[in-house]
Amino acid sequence: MSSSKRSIKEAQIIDAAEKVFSTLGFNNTRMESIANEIGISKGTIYFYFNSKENLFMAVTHRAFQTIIDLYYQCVETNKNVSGFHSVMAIMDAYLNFAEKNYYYFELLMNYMSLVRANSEGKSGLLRLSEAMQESLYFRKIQDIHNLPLNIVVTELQRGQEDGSILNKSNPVMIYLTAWAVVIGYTSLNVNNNKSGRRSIFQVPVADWKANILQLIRNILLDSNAQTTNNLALNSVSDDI
Amino acid sequence: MSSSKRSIKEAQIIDAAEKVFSTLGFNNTRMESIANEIGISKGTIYFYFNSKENLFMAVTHRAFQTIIDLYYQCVETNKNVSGFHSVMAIMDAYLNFAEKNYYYFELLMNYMSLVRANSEGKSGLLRLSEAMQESLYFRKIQDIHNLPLNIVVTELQRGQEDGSILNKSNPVMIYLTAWAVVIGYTSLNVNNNKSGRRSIFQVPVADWKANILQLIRNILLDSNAQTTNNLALNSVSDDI
Amino acid sequence: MSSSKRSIKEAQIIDAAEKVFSTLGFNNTRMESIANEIGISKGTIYFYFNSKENLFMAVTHRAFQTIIDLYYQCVETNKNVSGFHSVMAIMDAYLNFAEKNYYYFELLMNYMSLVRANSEGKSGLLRLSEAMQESLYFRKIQDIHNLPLNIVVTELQRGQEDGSILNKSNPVMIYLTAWAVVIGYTSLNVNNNKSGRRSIFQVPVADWKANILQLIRNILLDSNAQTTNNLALNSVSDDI
Amino acid sequence: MSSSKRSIKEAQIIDAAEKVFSTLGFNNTRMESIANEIGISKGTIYFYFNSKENLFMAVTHRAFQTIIDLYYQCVETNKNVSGFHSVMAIMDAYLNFAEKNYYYFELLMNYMSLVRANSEGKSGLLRLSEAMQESLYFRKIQDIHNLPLNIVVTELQRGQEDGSILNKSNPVMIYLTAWAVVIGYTSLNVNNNKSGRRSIFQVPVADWKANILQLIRNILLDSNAQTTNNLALNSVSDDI
DNA sequence: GATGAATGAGATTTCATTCAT
DNA sequence: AATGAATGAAATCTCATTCAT
Repeated sequence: MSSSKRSIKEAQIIDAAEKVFSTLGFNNTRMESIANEIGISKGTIYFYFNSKENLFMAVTHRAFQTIIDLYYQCVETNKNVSGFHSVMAIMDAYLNFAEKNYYYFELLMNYMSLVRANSEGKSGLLRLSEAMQESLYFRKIQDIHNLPLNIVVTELQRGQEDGSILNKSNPVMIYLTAWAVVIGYTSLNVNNNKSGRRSIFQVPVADWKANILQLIRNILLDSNAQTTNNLALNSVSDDI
Repeated sequence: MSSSKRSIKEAQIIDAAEKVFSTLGFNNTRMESIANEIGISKGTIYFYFNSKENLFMAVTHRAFQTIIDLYYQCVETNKNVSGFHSVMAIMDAYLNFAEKNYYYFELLMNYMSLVRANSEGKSGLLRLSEAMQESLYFRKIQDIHNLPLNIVVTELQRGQEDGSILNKSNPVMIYLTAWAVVIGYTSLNVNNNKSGRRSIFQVPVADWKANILQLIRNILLDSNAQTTNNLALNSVSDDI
Repeated sequence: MSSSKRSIKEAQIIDAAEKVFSTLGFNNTRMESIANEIGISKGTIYFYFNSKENLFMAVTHRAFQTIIDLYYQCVETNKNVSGFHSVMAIMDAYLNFAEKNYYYFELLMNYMSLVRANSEGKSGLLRLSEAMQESLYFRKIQDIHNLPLNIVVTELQRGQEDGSILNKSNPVMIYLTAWAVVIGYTSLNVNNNKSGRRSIFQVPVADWKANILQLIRNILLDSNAQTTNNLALNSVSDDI
Repeated sequence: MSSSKRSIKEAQIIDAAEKVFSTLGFNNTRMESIANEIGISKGTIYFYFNSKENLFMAVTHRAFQTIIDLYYQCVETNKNVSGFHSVMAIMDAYLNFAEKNYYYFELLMNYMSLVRANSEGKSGLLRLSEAMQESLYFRKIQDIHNLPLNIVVTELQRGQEDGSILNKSNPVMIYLTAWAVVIGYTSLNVNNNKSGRRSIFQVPVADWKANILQLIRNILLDSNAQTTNNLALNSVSDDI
């Protein structure tokens, strides 16, 4: 089997895993369900991925990759317009994306909680077990998990420099605040579009989303924002 | 055993369950760990609670109760000042509370995801099984799960009426937006204070939190906000 | 269940385990077979013993205990006669015992190979895995594994002192040599009596055994044996 | 592929199998480890050998061959000196060989236990399954497994006839007794030289070995030994 | 009311073996 | 001849739940 054939098979398995994990959650998913999903045997999954946790990380890795690609596309598309437009495009893209791929959002949040919980008592969905740390995909994610932050922060700086972003705070601070809004909106919106609902608490989702985007716009354009923190950006990447 | 004695025992068990669930998560928690925590037997837990899921719902119920009490206290304390102050007090109280009791936040989010996921494919931590729906505590939560929303919306309306809240949008919309900010901040802050960190991505948490509160203030005071939606509030409670 | 009831159950399980392990060997034995043997469930075995390896060690522990008891009995019975008679009684007793309980012999040999192999590359039937080292019974064996040696060496010294044992070599050396004979005989005799055979290579087993005992007698009475090694006996016990 | 090419490949595989089996034991060895050892695929091993058990038997066969060759060499070298010298040379050679190739000893012992256990309950490392009995190498071993006995017995008879061996017992009996000593010593010495230790229970191995050889010498020279058994030697070969 | 021994349905994972290429 | 992807039958171990005492 050629390398590309192998990749195709791996992708198929990740497809199936994503489908079942997203429906049942990590713990309630049986490896056999994933295998049945594409008509292969459990053994085959273990041939390509060594453990359930590694497979889960493979799915998470794909989620990261997808988001990162989305961000890069926005940056590329908006490289000739202002940083403000670029950042807004990213935020908008993310919002739209998360609506249709809510599970990716959950994977990202879960991964970050996993990594942060690392230091002291294990918590959350997964424990950072030995098996976990032996996971190839876990290591692959570690190499890219700061890219989303870095991409947005870069565009925020560009916007501050080209004058399109009036908020002069530390761009990391701006990112964190804007991202909080995005994440909060997405969390609350969970399963809302999934279930095909057009409203939450009878508020039309479209209106609410417009509100959220306006809020982010306000954050970027808030010329009164304080500029308390002046950390060196180049040290950010090591500190998730 | 008198009713009060029973309540005390139940409370002890919920204490222990909360402690273990919050450390290990639902799936990784064994009933025996909870029993050991207070030196009783597994059988005793089953005497008071009928299933692991019901016990989990009991813990969730307590979380709801605690949050609701917190909200009522804020309302009571601020009944003589403006609605704006009351809402800000609630938001601030919640932020402080969630920092120290992050698990309660998770329980709330999990419950809401559970309930929303009801319609189609089961998802999340728990499956809404038959056993689940027979859970006494699950039904008890259903009776109160809309109170947090209702309390805040009431205060928002009061603020709009007394002129302290300039945003004239549908108060549910304001709530959703402000709550998105709160939830997003809290989610990102997970395990951050738990691990005793003072900064996230090298941004001081105190600064960031001040930013977040300022953002909520801006939302309430935004006189340009649109007033698209005019739903009847009395129909809210059935539609989480 | 009282402590004694627990002991009885444990003993039943060890009985069953001994039976199956001795027939199929460690690797070919399934926990379910042991459970079926006494009509209980697999879970029950795990309730009393935490792992297959621990159960195996429990069986081994019993083997050690049985042998040690046998030795003590010989010592007690022969405390008023010469050391020579005591040692011969032990050897004879062991030979008879091993004929009927060959599996105990295998367990002892296996354990010792396990412990010795510890230092470098893992080898043999069992690996000294983490699970192994967490085994309660493994630790219990470690406390007694030198007793057989110590008992015999003590009697050998008594024999040298009372003049009944003419071989003046280091008693550990005498023990090793005599024990080699015993072990060799027992190994070759494996499954011989088990299959009810009365001869090996058409040599009557009784004659051969008489020969072996005569050989051991010769070792003890060999006044020409060199006395090369004069190690301190009190340091023996730490070095299996 | 020519026959000789085939032999070379087979030998390579047996080399690798011997290496891994001797380190990990039969059950803990994976076919893939053996394949990796020489950079071939699992399928190739199955092309040359039909099953794991057959491969194991091939390794065992080589062990028998090696020992037998060693014995023949001793006989050839000592054909012009007394039978006593020839037998002592064989014993010494075996002792030295087993020290460096302990695993061969284990294979031999395992095989004999396998064959003897045949009649009743299966025991030991391998089960004498149908697959096993179909093993080409298993049959090949059966053709030669009595040679070691026969060679030594022949030399013993020569020694009795030339007067160099004073023990007039049935040579099979002498062989069994001497072999018991050799096997016992070798068993106890397991992993001792492997781990490069120079002493066991603080007794220098060299001294102990000298003792053992002296013991064997005594057996051969014991003119008091009884001559109970007079079996016909030609019937030996069918009765392992 | 409380206990904890017992259950048994699964869940993950392993690996000898096969077979299409 | 050789490969290595695929299989599937185990095997160990877990744990929510039950129930006799």
